Formats: sequence, C-alpha cells, structure tokens
Amino acid sequence: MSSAADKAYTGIRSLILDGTLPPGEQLKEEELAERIGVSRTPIRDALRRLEAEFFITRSDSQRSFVADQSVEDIDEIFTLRAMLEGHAAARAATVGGAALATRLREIVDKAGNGGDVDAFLDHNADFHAEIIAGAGSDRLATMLARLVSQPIVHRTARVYDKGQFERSLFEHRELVEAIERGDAEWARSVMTSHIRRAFHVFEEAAQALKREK
Amino acid sequence: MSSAADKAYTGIRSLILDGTLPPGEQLKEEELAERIGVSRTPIRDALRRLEAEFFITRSDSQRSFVADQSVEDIDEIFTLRAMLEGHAAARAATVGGAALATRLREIVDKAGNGGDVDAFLDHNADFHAEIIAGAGSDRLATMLARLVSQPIVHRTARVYDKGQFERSLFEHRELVEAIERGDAEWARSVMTSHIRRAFHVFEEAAQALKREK
DNA sequence: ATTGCCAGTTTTGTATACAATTATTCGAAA
DNA sequence: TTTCGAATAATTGTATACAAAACTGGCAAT
Repeated sequence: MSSAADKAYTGIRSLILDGTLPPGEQLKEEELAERIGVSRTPIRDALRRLEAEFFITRSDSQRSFVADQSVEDIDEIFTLRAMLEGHAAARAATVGGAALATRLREIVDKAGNGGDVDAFLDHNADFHAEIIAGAGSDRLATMLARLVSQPIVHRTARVYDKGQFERSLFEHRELVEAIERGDAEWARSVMTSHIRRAFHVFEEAAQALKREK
Repeated sequence: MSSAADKAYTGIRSLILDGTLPPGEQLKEEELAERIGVSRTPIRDALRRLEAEFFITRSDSQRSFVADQSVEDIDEIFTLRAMLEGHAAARAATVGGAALATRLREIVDKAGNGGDVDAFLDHNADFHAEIIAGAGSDRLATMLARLVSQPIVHRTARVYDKGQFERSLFEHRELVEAIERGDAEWARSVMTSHIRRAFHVFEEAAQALKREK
C-alpha cells in the first residue's frame, strides 16, 4: 500500500488506540498532518478509512471526532459481530467442506495453550480470518473487517486470564468439529456464544477497572 | 454537503446505475474528473465513498472497478440485508415503544395503495428508515445504509406489480403490529421474510429478462 | 440578560503540479 | 512462437496554494 496514506492510517489509529486522542476529541487535518509528517492529502484518505471502520465519526459539517466507546457502543459492536460472524460460521460449515476443516484444525493444533497473549492473539486472528474467508462472501468479510478493527476488540483479549484462553481454544475446537460435520446451525451457535462470552469478559473487566478508581 | 464531491458521488453513481459504466469496467480518476467537470480530488473522495458502499472494488494496485452484480452478489446483499434489518426490526420492537409504532402507522396510513412506483418507493424508504432509526444503533444504521445503496436494491421495486405492492404494504402493517406489541421475534421474522421475498421477486424478474433475450 | 449579527479565525474543500507506481508495448533472445 | 526485459505510457499518490465553509467571540439592539 501507498506509504504516506498507510503511515497516516496506522499513525492516527495508534494515537486513538493508546488514548492520546480520547473519544470525543476533534481531529484536525492540518494538526495530524504535522504530527505524522505527511501532507493533508493522505491524512484525508486515512480519515475516510477510519470513518468506514467506525473509529471516527463526522459531524454534519464534516468535522471528524474520535468515536465513543461507551459500554453501549461496545455492546453494539459485539452484538453485530456475533450476528455476522455467526452467519459466517454457518456458511463456512455449509460451503467450506473438508478442506476448510483441515485448514482450521491445523491452525488450532499450532496454537500453544500457554498464557502468551500475543501468540493467542495471532492464533485467534488466523482462526477467525479462515472462517470468514471460508464463508466466501466478500461483502460479509468487508463488513466484519470494519467492525473488528475497532479498538476495543483488540483490547479485550488483554484482559483474558489463562482459563479464558483455554476456554476460547476449546470453543475453536468445537467450531472445527461443527464445520467438519457441515452442521451450520451448530457452527452458528458456537460462534455466537464464543463472541458473546468475549463481550461479557470485557464488560466485567471494564467494571472492575472502574471500581479500582 | 460539499458541492463538487457530492456532484462526483452522484455523478459516478448514476453512470453505474444507468449502465454507462458496466460491471468490471475500470474507473479512471482523470477521465471521471473530466466527465463530471471537477478535479481529481473530489473524484477520489467519491470513489472512496462508493467503495464503502460496495459499488466499486479496488485491485491490489489501487485501481477501481465497477463491482459485479451477478445473481450470487445480489443474493449475498439480500441475505446480509435480511439479517441486519431483521435484527433492526427486533430491536425496534424492543426499544421503540408506542411512539415508534405511532410514527410507523402514520407512514403506512399515508401510503396510497395505487400502483404508483415512485410513491411506493418513497413510502418504502420512509418506513424502513424509521425502523432502522428506531433500533437506535448507529453502526447498524451505517452498515445497512451502505448495503442498501446498492444499485440492484433500487431496481428491484421497478419490477413489482400491483399485487406485490399490496403484499409489501400488508407486511409493513404486520410489522407495525409486531412492534406495537413489542414482539421482537415476530418483528424479526416478518422483516426477514419481507426482504427475502423481495429477493425472489427480483430473481424471477432477472430470469424472465434473460429468457426474453 | 438575551438574541442576532458581523468580523476574524479556524477548518475543510478543491484544483493543480509533480512524484511514484503500475501497466503496456515492443523488440530481442531463446 | 514464446518469453523476458527495458522503455514508454497510463494511472494513482502526494504536496501545496488558494477557495469556501463553519465556528468563535464580542458588540449592539432589545
């Protein structure tokens, strides 16, 4: 991908993810351009992209703001994700066949069951990507990509403890089994629960964090 | 909205909708700029927007092409739309309350039951917009807006006959009733059928068109 | 005190020139 | 004929200057 626009995209994204630009903050093209070290043109591109991915919202007068991340917003994202990805799993079970099941099993087998957060995140990303690809729907894949690039989704896994990693892996294995047998509704259910559970883990962690303060 | 970018967006959209730019055709920024009468900058904006709405796709080297519209593509769009809008209806039934039901009933009552295609399209757009707004989920609304702006969705109603308009109105009334009673699953089912039926109407019309040739 | 409006400031929109990348053509070698 | 590569053309990317629009603050009228 083009260098400056990519730099702008990842740069702004990082500033949002690490909290430098908090929710509600206005994003000014010129300021960002100076900060990232590119001109306004690639910044504008990046803002459009981030808007498509729900990272930022635009006012009616075209001003950009960092999107909210209230618990309601997160709930909304997880709900949509559960629905869309449940659908992806169902379709994958229908059209993926044995080949998909084999690829998924390989990914699951490679996953260490240790507590390495980054290793789990890699495995998790691979696994979900394979299922989404297996569903064979470009638009579905695009919509999910836009939803899942949301900051909060990334952070959720950080609050997982060892037991939750294991539980996730167990669910992944069950999903492989469902897909192996071509049972669409089983696959959908497992995926839906898998994602809804992730939401509640996050929710509890967020509340615990709030109590600490 | 800004004038040139808007002109570019609607201009390119029209060129795609009326078939001047057929599926698969490459869109060249400079050529479009000349054609529409603006510079490349607003054209680029418009292309990004049209990409978000699945009107165009980009190659790995960032070249833009008019998106395919095979029956499979249409099926995919209607399937996603049925799922998302079914969810919207369910949520609307849960959170919308009597106020939403009243607004919906007004829209339905205002709809003439004659065969005026444009009048029906207006009513239909209003009705669905009200339900989506009633669901109170910005991201869901955004995703649906992107899906439904697809060319084919617009064209579907054109092939409706009088009986199908009446059937649509009937379903709208049933939806109001479900929302009035706060029955989320009833609302979801009616909406899902409503949209899936629309798909099959389109599908048949497409096949009939093919046979004529 | 409140409202409305005007001037100044800030921010985004647009055009355009040039740079970088990607595709294509054409000819030479196998 | 086919394939490879270099030259050339076509296309998209980026920076920048200027235009247009939106916001802000203060002042006047009520």
